[in-house]
Amino acid sequence: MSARKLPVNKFPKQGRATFRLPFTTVDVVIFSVLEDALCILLVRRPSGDAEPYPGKWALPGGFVNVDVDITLEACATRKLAEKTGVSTSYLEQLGSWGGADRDPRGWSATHVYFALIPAEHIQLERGANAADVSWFDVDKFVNETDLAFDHSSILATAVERLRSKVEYTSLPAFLVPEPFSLPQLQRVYEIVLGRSIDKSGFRTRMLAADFLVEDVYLDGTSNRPAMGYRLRDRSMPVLFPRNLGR
Amino acid sequence: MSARKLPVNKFPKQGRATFRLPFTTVDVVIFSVLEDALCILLVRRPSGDAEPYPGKWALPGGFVNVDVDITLEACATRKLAEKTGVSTSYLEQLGSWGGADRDPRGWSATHVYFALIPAEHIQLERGANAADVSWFDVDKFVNETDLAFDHSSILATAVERLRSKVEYTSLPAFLVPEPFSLPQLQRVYEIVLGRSIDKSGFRTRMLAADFLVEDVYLDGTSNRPAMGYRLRDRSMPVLFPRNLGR
DNA sequence: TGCCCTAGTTGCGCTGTGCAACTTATAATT
DNA sequence: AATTATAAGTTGCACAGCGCAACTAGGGCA
Repeated sequence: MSARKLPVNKFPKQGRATFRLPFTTVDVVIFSVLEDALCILLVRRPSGDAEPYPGKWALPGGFVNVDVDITLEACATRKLAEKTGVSTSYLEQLGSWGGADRDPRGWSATHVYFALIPAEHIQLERGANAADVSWFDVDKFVNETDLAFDHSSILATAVERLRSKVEYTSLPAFLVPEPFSLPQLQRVYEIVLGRSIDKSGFRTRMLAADFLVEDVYLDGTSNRPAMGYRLRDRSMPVLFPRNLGR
Repeated sequence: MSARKLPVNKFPKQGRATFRLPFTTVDVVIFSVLEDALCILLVRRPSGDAEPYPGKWALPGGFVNVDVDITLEACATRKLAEKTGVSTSYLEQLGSWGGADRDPRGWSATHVYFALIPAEHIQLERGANAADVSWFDVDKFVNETDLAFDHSSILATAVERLRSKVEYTSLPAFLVPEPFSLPQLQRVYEIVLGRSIDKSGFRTRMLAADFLVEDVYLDGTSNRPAMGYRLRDRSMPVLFPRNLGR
């Protein structure tokens, strides 16, 4: 949202029938796995006197456009596509943050979604200011980067939620391009969780959950060819009856 | 929110620096267990020509008041207290619903929380129109009652979320007044889930999770006195490593 | 005192997991 | 062509938690 189009939350007095409205925004926490690391996409805030947090890194997002966005989720999908070119991905609502102080321009509430996309599908925004969109390693760079608004806190919540759900869901399957082998999937689990997992237990667990369908053998990626799998249903993750152990 | 104070989402044209803002509301799904049934609190929409869904039952909630509410959660707490007199309870964000069509007055987004309160703490709103606030048995009446706005859908999501989390958390402990016995707690689990649970497994599970502290023996509630427990930490539920079994 | 009811315990089999050793299939090397 | 290295995938075993069912413990009530 550039400086040319600043919203105003003051109303004309109109009888006794008016009051001020908060700003409504949508932000997206976009996760992917790049080079064996869990990463998120950040964008740089525009510079300018009227801009809040100019030059700071922030979650991609912005004001809901009531003339374009039919729903909040459609708005999130639009913002995801604008930054990554990815149109289909796993998208889940993370929650909402709202209050008087989180945006210097006034009372605002943001609806936050988080997306999981396979690295291979990404076509980062090109052109004018491509340098202002970048991937950040969650473990290496995120803690030492303070983001605009309350986005540091939102991001922390998102990472916490992702890690917690990975313990008992098939979510990491949305981070790896199909078809994938079980060892590849296991590696993603390990990267997200930051710890190693037992191989045989992992295999039985995944196959018992019955959310994978066999595809083609994957040659050339390692020594012995591995069975390639696809998701039976890309619209929803599977819930396991137990957490991962150890 | 009565008809005397209707918000307007039209802005004065002011250079090229304005656009319309969505309405921002907060709704609360208030759960309790009354007479061995999982219930939620609903309020009746006011009647009047300018009112949407006049006379229909709806979730308690309304517009965020930027002059009063510091945060969304504070707003939810306020609305909970206004309807029930309960000031402390378990309160969790459920999610947000927003779009062009969910409110006939215009583009709106609601931030929904859900609260768990013990029946004994409740002092329903008295006075003027107490008949317009009422408890509904989730299983008996809710499916056949169609609520205002998209509240039926929101409520369904809330029930689903509660039931799903009860499988692996100590959430039902927030629905029963302290001190409580393990059989009492188990009964609440069974009421929420709608199925019976094995006694011995339940006990080991609860005690192993180490979130209960022994209080006083509860005499007179049944034949044999039962150990009474309190929560070690009322601020957070405990997560179990496994779901409840069949 | 004897019966009933509810609280709480005990024993046993099953299942899924952690751990570690093993087999199988290919690529790279000699 | 045989050998070695490496990753995929399997097997066996001990252990922990749960479902199931029978049991003991403690108090009310006739």
